[in-house]
Amino acid sequence: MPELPEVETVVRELNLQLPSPDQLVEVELLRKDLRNLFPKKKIESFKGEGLQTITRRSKYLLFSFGPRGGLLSHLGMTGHWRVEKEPITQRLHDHIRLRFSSKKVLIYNDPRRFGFFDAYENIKTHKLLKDIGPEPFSDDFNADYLKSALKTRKGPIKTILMNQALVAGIGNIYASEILFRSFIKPTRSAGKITREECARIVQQTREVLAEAIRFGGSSFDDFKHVSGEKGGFQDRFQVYDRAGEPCVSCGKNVSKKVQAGRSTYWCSFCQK
DNA sequence: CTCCTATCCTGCGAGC
DNA sequence: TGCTCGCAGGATAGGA
Repeated sequence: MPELPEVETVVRELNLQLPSPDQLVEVELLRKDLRNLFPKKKIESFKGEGLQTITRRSKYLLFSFGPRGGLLSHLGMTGHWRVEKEPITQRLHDHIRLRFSSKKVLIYNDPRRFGFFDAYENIKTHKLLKDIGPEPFSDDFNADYLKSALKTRKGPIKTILMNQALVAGIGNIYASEILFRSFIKPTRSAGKITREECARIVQQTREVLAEAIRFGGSSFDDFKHVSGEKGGFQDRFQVYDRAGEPCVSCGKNVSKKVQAGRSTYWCSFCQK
């Protein structure tokens, strides 16, 4: 469930809670059957180096340990980082602990274990990052870019908006919200979206994501802040998870259908 | 190349 | 009350 606004919320909180730089002293892996093998040896090689800063690319968290790189973390559906101070408590589904010289411990908890990790050296060339499209808030994401990227695509616009190679960070929830605010039907063929409509998608993508960040992300399923607090944007969904409820704009019922295995919500009257 | 489906996993709520 | 079942959706492998 964590999409760009939720990951961004986590990144900002982690940076507030961890001193920088903080020297890594121990890497503890509590279970090995995560979605992929946690790069324990590689991360241990950063011992003695300080955690500099935590940034985000798409839905990935990047823990930088300096010029040699760092740890890349994807939260999957239910991944959650928290910060504790020694002595720490163990909770069900705690999988990884990173101990620092400040006595702070960064703990990764993930009930469904959809999250995954890798060590990175260069974020521009890493295999998980190199093919990701522009960040929604960057100048590279604009109407001309979107129009040309969609030109040859025949699939439905909603599914294609979730393709990370097109634009970074949009998942199932925000795809529905963006298209509602853009007045575009999610089933429209991507190649038939006009340039003017592309401009609306770009604009609404930025507005929805920025608003969601301002509200601390959405806790629709089980997203939690580093502090354990919930986000606030789920109360501001205009269509997502609102099937059968009145459209905030026209009052008619919000529709729902499954596209590429994911639930899509939209207003069949407001969206053309 | 493009698009779709199945897969991984646990927790929760609906239905009986 | 207690059980089963289906669904929630990140990315990706593999097939049409």
